[in-house]
Amino acid sequence: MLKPDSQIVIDGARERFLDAAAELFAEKGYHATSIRDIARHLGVTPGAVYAHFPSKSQLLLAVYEAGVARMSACLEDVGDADPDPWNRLETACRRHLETLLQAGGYGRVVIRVLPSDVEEVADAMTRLREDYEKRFRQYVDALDLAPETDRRVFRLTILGALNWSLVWYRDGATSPAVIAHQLVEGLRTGHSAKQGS
Amino acid sequence: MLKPDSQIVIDGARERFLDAAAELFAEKGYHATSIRDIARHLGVTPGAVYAHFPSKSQLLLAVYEAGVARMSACLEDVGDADPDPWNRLETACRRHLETLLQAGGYGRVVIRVLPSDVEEVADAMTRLREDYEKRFRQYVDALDLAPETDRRVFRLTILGALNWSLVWYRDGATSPAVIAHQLVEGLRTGHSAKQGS
Amino acid sequence: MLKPDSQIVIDGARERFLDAAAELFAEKGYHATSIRDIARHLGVTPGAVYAHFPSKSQLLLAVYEAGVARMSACLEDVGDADPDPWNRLETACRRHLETLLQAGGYGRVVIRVLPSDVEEVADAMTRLREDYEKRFRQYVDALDLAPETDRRVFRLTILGALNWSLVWYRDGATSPAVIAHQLVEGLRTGHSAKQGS
Amino acid sequence: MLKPDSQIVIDGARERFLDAAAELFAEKGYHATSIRDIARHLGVTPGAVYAHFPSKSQLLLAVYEAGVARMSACLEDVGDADPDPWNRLETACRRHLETLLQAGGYGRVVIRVLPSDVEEVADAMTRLREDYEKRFRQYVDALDLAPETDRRVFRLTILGALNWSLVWYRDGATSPAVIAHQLVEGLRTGHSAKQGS
DNA sequence: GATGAATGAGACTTCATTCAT
DNA sequence: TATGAATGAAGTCTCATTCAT
Repeated sequence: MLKPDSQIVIDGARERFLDAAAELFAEKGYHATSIRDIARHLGVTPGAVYAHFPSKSQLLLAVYEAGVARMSACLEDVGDADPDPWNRLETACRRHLETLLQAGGYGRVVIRVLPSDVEEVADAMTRLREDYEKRFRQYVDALDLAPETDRRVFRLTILGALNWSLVWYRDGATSPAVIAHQLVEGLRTGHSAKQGS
Repeated sequence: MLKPDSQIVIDGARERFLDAAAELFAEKGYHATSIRDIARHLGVTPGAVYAHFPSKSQLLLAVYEAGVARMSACLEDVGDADPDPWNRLETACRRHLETLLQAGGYGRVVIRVLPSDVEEVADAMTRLREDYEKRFRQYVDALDLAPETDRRVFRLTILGALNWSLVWYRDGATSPAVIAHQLVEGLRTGHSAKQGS
Repeated sequence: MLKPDSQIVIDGARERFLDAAAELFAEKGYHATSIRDIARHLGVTPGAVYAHFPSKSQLLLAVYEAGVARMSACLEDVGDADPDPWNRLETACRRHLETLLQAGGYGRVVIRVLPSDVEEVADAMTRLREDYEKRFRQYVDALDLAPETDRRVFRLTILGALNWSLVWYRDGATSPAVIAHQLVEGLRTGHSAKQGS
Repeated sequence: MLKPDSQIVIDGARERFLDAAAELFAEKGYHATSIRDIARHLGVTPGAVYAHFPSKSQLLLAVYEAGVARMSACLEDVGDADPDPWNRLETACRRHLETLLQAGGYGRVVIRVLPSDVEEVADAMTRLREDYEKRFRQYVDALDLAPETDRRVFRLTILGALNWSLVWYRDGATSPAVIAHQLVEGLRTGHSAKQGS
């Protein structure tokens, strides 16, 4: 009872390292970010990192885990909101985008850093990634799609369309909500100009 | 008649370096690929690279240029084939995918390596990227879209859907033609199961 | 009382690097001295140098600063000793020579390494050099010279005569005191054999 | 009899390499000048140098020899001009300065590059240097100096005063003639303001 | 926890030099 | 004579990591 929320607060210092690493890995990628960069960002010595993480790759993995956790959490109560599966997909897409592009870098790391970038933890990363995709998948599976649609390709193209925003998205222009709406609405009914209009 | 194709082969050595660099940059990314890796791949010394390229970043730029050239070339005669703009877009998407995923890595480098990865040549890379996107854009602009569709977002989500294949595409499963067809056809008429079917 | 001279020793490691660099830069020049040479001299790895200095040129600059400081310090109380300005110049010249040729290399570096040798820190080096020359200059300015004497040329030829000793001076033959005396006495009254002798 | 002046003209190409090397060695020093620099200066390939010189150090030696030859030649007919030995010394000093500072770098190389800079040809360089100093020495030996003057130190301080001009001399300010005159006249009769003036 | 100093490996790059052409 | 391509050694510097303090 003394430290009831120790699992949440845990360790302020560790969090600070995670935050800094998330930001830099997201910004520059794994290989272009050095332990020194991260330490400098916090005004500490590179050695300080090793008081909390045994290696650079494990630090990445920790960031990655936190990132996937946030992505997963953002899909938590999507299902309850609306009975229409297309609407639920749209909400999922919007949340995915919002979390992905959110300040802090946790989301971006999950998309930007590929498992193959870091052999030592590649398997763990792949597993985490798949966990998330499975969660996302249910929103696609719930759709009543035309029978000729390959659901796997459908899902991957949606995720691609969303994730690629990492490359071009800049704050202020088009909001995640608008993007998600146009994407999903388009996929549902098509974009071609309606006849007679 | 002695050297009938000397104009094509020209400078075989430089090409070999480009090919090796393209493959490795595509596979592992810019920062995770060392000059040593590239040299070893060709059975030469790291110094040999510098007989052809003044620096690693310039080598990347050369690969990038060749990559963009290939991507651009693949769109060359798309317009002539079909009067229907949606069909032309589908062809463009298929060609984009095919070239992107083609063996050799030139296409993959263009998508995988971001301008911000390599400050020294970031501007040149961005310009090349934009050149290509401009070329792709005409196929979107030619469409008769519903008025509420944001053409920029529309274009970027398509490119994202295509480019993201880099992450998940594996030979043998679904062909670029199928992917392109499903994507474009879906965007045209929607994926939702037709009423009454 | 525990660490009475901690203010003097401060950072013994840095000093050791400076000493080694001073000796080698003085002996072989800047470009012919490698970081490896310096490290080997101390029995450490080249990388260890970079724990104390951010680059070879900054290491040189630090040595140069220490060298100029020593040269400047050696002129500190020249003025008090003797009211005769020629005598003061002689003392200054002797001290200049002594410090220049002193074991350790700090003085020699200041003369041997030219600002133009190291573009990155050339300006700082030039400024330091001029600081010292200004200090030396007062001993020339105090002289009652024949009006036709160009004081600038006078000063520079003296410094040249002194500095060039770097090239030919070997311990044991002629002492700095003797050299300084002959130089200054000659410049005062001339070397030609006195008539009637 | 076929090539009567082959020893003079010899080989236009060789000369061009010497000229370029002289200029660059004089400007940047031996170690900071690469074979590439020299080749680039002439618009040729590094390999081309090796058609004329077996190594960088031999190229330096050739430049050095040419430099010493010019320095020696400039003293050739000094003795004939004037019966007064102080005047002859002044002429020698002026010629020394003029040749040293002359465009082209041959003179400057002789002073700037030290034998110890290039072990492989250090002995040859030292011998050449001594040859020249011997030649210069006669103008000092011919003087009627005060008996207490150490002639060696006297000579070396003069040479130092002259050679150091390499560091500070800039065209247009004070001419070699003026410098030589002030230096030698000062050494003869002294610089102190004459009594009664 | 964190630092300061160091390591050993490896990064990119340049160098003098060679040699077939 | 000169080139183009390459080598092997060495250059400066950065990296992840360790460890006594």
